[in-house]
Amino acid sequence: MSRFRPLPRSFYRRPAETVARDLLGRYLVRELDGERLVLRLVETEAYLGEPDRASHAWAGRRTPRNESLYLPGGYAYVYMIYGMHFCLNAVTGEADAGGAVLLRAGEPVEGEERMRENRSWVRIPRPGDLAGGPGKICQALAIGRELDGAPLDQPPLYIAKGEPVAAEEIMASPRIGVDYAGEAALWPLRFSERGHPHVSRPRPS
DNA sequence: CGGAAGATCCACT
DNA sequence: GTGGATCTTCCGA
Repeated sequence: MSRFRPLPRSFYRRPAETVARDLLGRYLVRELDGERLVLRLVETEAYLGEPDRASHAWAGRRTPRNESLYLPGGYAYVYMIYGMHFCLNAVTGEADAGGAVLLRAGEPVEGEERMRENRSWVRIPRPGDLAGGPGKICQALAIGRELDGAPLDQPPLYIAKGEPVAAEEIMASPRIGVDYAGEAALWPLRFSERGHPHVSRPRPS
């Protein structure tokens, strides 16, 4: 019996902000070639769907790229950004609502060697450089578009129970890289474990 | 069909 | 803190 037990899909059928906070401290598990790679999540961002200009589902936008964003909560939404990197989201709420949580940073718990191999072409001066960023998570865990739409309660990719982070230890700050989103760029929907060294840059103030 | 933008990362100063 | 890499995706004409 594994120490890592998947969260049920009902976990995700709540508002994105609620899920984003609740995902801190949980375990992101990736099974790869019979090996298990595990990150403890320390940073997330909520995207609210249609009313959120920073969301890919803003104004109900629907394209081949973001189709899985309209699945019910509990599935992965993986997309390519800047032509180079992938980002992993957990879809939240009801089907067709477009809510999601971007997984931004984690600390290695198991399989760190393999994660370093998966990012071996780059220098990793500080521990937090291994999976301290949404693109880095996908590199470390070898997550690509083939996992877009995959359920998050079973292998090869799932999020497992773990001690959630206490409310007092959660910092809320504006989301990163969404300056184009007008007023929504100021909404405090980025959540991180206070002072944790693996949180991505820029550090929340 | 072309232009422009983008939920980022990395090396360097 | 800054700038360049790099190319898919989307929207307007």
